[in-house]
Amino acid sequence: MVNSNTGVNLPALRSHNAALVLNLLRTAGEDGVSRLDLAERTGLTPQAVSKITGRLRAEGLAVDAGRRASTGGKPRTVLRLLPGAAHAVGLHLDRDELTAVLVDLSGTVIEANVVPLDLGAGAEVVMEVVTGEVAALATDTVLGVGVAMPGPLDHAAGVPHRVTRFPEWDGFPLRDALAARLRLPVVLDKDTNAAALGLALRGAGADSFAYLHLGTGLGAGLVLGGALYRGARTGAGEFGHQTIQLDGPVCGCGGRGCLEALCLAAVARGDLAGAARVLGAGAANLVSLLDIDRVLLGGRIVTGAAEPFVRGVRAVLEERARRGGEPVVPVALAQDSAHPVAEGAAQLVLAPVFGR
Amino acid sequence: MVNSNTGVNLPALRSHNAALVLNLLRTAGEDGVSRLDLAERTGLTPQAVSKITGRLRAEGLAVDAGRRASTGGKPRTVLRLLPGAAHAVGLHLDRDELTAVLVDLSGTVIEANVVPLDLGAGAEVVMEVVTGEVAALATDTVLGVGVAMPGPLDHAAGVPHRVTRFPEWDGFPLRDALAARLRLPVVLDKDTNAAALGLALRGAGADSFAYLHLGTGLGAGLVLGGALYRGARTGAGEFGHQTIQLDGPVCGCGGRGCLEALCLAAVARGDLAGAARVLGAGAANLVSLLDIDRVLLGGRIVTGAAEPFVRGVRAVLEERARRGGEPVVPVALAQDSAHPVAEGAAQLVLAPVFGR
DNA sequence: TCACTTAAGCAACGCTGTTGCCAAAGTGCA
DNA sequence: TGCACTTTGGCAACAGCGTTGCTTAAGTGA
Repeated sequence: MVNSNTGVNLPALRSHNAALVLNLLRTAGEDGVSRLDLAERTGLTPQAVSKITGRLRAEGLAVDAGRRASTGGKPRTVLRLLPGAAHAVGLHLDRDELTAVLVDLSGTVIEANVVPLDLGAGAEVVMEVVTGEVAALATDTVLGVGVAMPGPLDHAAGVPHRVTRFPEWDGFPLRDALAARLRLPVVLDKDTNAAALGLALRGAGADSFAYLHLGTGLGAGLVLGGALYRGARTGAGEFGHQTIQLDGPVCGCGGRGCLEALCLAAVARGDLAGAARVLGAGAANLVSLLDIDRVLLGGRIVTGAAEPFVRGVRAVLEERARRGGEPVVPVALAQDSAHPVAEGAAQLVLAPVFGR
Repeated sequence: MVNSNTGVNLPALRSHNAALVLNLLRTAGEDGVSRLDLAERTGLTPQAVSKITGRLRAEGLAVDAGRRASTGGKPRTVLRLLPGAAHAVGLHLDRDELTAVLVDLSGTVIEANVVPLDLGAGAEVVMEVVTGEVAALATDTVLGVGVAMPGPLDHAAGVPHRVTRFPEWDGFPLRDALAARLRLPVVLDKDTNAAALGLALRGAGADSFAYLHLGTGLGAGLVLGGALYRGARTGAGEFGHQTIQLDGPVCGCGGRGCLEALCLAAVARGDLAGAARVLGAGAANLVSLLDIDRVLLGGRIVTGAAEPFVRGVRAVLEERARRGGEPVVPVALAQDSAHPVAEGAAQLVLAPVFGR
């Protein structure tokens, strides 16, 4: 109940606690959690947990799943999330293809389809393709559709801004148009944010981390304090055009010495170690400024040559930690799922169910 | 009720809503707010607000304060915070002096004292001076003592780390030692964080902003989404050693091309415009990454030559906004109070009362 | 004067998590 | 095998939250 600007009444309290319990069930996965564990981890009384889990079982969201070994008394009954109780559709609108996935409550992919798509073909064509793909996936347990696309965009309003190379999307009310067409709730967000959310919910092993994505461009998704950080106008995570070399080479954005320009230039001339060093410097800036737990790397260029990138970025962060006498912030490759962005997009819909 | 990892019960709900109402009363200041305004802004029903304000009046935290003009019916009764109902002590432990202030609930300074202090004189001597100063200020309505000092430090544990030039503080359990001695709750935080919190509560005109402090060093306090952002290990805001010039001049920290080194070097050679340009580049990086609403500047060097700094930083941010076709993020001098850090330190104690 | 409007509290209510208690289901020793 | 003990977890009663329904207070305007 931290940092809310609105009053809270009993229904809100109830759903908050229910979401909390659901999230713990989700985290536990197949293993399940006992009621007393839930009580301890929520701070609620065992009796309150019994009531809450009773409701969740009645709604078909949770089930009993065996029992733990006894510790001298009645053994604990274990509860488990029923993943099939609800689903979400995740869409990744990329520049040249559309990925659509259906996931269940646990985040498991039930079905995935990839079709060609020209993001520049105009809203009407794109909406048509999207509608078809969603129709092919949607069941009556689908809670909504999450849509991820290249930024910048306005998450709160559900409106893309000037997508690089496809400026015609600027201002098109994509979320509302899709919601009306699909008759389902729709959530729109940046591809990097979706990927970061997916990582956070799959258990990135950190409460705060930065996901750095080096593909056609360089972007970041920030998870701070367990929640995706979007910023005041939901434009946070613009990482590629951080100045890291005052008066450096001119970048496509018009600035000079941008991280993205330097990084891609190094990649272009085959200097992966140099690219990693530049990326590492940017990562070190992030770590210092935001005091995050972890740095995760992803994107086409990184996955194509994971080892030099992970090692190069790690070296810069270790050097930084050594200087400051601070613990080293670990760097790792973002554990890949088959369609990280589309799955993260689906999590845009599921996250609120778990209070995230 | 966003982003809490603990369960919520009725007492917690009650204090949350009460804090929310208190915060609105605080924001309104002398003018006061009507019950119906409170209801609208909290989302609670008018009857709930009546009950809550009734309790606050019974506790002596709020009082009736006249009425608004009628709009065709019974005029609204206006409520006002009773600032003298509680107080807090704020301490600024600087390298060469100690500032101690007593503030009331509204943040108004009741009394302020500045005495010489050698931060390197050892914990025992410092504690002795602090105890004396707090005793001189404390009344029986004091809720606690907020302590601000140069970082880095661990806010959660209340333990300083390696304070530049005074490494002997590393690991000393300052918060607990002071709390035991003063028999009052104590909160410890970085000076830049305290200053930023003070600005946030005095109404910085923004929900998210960065306070950049250029004094003997360069630091930042981040307020994101209305709350002070401290990061995973409460070390966030390390702004001075952001790399902004790859392979640039060596900095005292051992790194190269740090913002602080470049900025201070420019100041040292009298090139304020150059310093402002460097600071602006760092600010632009912050704005892009975190999508904040506002940049506030402070610190001895900036206040000594406000105009060139504000203009220089603003120029860089305007240029950036122009390139991206985005709204310009305003830059301003942090509106100075007499003792910004000490007053902010006091707010470390008061902020929880208002749910911040 | 009187109809109307707006504000705000009293009383009853539904629902929350909590407390007190008890039954269920184990362990372990005699 | 029996019994004391431990641990789990639900039933029932309860205090207390915001909400709903309604009444009273306090204005405006014809």
